[in-house]
Amino acid sequence: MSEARVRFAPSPTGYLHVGGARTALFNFLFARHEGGVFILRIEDTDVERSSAELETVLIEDMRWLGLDWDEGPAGGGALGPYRQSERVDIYREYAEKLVSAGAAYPCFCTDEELELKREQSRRSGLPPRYDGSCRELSEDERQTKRRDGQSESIRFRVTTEQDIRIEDLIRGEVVFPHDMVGDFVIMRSSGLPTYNFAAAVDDALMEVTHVIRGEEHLPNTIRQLMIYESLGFDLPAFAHIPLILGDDRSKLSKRHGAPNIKDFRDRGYPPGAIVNYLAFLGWSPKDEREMFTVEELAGEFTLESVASSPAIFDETKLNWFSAQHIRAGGAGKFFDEALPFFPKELVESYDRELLAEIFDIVSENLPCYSMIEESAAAFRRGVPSYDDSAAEILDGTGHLLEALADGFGALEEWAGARIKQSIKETGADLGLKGKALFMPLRMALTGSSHGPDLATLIRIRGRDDAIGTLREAVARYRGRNV
RNA sequence: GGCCCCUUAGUCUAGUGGUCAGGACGCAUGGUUCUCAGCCAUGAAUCAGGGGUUCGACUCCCCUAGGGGCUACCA
Repeated sequence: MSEARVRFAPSPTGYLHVGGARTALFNFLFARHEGGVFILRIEDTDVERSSAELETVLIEDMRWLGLDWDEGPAGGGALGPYRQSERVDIYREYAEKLVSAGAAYPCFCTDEELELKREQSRRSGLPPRYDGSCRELSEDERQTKRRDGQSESIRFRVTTEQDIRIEDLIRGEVVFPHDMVGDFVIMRSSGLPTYNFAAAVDDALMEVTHVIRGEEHLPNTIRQLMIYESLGFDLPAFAHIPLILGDDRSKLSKRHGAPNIKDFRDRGYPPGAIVNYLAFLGWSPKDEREMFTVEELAGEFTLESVASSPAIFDETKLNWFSAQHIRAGGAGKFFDEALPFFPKELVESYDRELLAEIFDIVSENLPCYSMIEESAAAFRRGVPSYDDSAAEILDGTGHLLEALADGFGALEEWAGARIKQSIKETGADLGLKGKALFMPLRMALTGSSHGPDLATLIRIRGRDDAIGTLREAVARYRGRNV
């Protein structure tokens, strides 16, 4: 029983965002590092906001990131089911156990009453705790209320009289005053458990040894501790990891359009890059390396080197990580997953080998595949459209472009070095070199003043396209003052 | 309002009493180049503030300030 068991327990109420993904990642890395078990548990007790579709996307996102779980829905494991909506009998059983032991009791207060009381205590500057109206109801009183059809929830009876200490692996000892919480609901009147109850029961039953979760759960831990204790469960270790904040320094939330994993997937980021970047939000290795595979991260990861202060999500840096990954892997590693992002025009006019070459060229600086269209624009065959600045450069260059085309036509071997040589020779004949020579050529071919190496570009576009495009460009400019 | 957490450049971080406070993104400059990118080199930029403790504080303690989280029959 020394095996580490951790879990990621999301609720399917929105797309998996970078904060949740990072929590999942840390759990995953910890499990892999320790040779333990990673559990995925779906917390779908909030029926209003949860949905099966979102759960499907969540699972896709997890798989896409490579965060495979050992136990979970659609994944096996002996301590399931792993979806809370399928465990309500279990929660009910334990809740009843607590009621018969006197550690919990039925409560008949309505939402309105509770809201009113909360408001009152807020106004008088007191912590809004439950006032205990239903705490000491006699069995007769309860039966009467039941007969009246009053809805009934179950409340945990808080009896703690000492301050509550949480030994947190990241923060050290955190102490909460004992009178901070009042009796809290564990089973809603709908028959479904609340988060704190379900989480504590499940973590215990699933034999979770380390609860690694976002810092926002730190204050909740005291309630869960009480549940553990009253049910006689062994305590897990807790590690509350710092939050990931948005630009505005507030907690990333689904509601405010937090950056989510599906979005990055759709935009064509390699999952390994996302994982690499996310790992560095709140964690750092012993040395100064930056580029890691998931396996390498798992090898290095420890909770001790997790920071305790929150981090701001920075897409610019993610882009850098991603561009690094793509450049390092090149077409050899990423071409297949990048192919669907190529514009149709390119896919139709080049064979696979040339497309891979194009990918290698644009992957020098490519944060995500959806930017291929823009980066590879110069490889579109045929005459591009020219704007005013192009016209300025092209004016009066007709004979140069003609000569260049002739030079390409005369080449025996269609190779980059030969093409470059040909351009220079043509230039020498006309007394042109450098920018005056290359820029009109680049403009005529691509309609842009910058782009990939010209000789390579021309080689890839092919002799027919190079010559044809140049001649057509000249023809188009013939009417002007050549 | 109450409770708790956090505080090194714009951002991510290293640092655990004595360091020129290190690295990375971004930014700027120069080099390479037809151009962009890349690469190389260089540079600007940081210990929130105030008290202690100490021979000596970024590092330990206290206070203040700022930020964040929680305070639900959401998670």
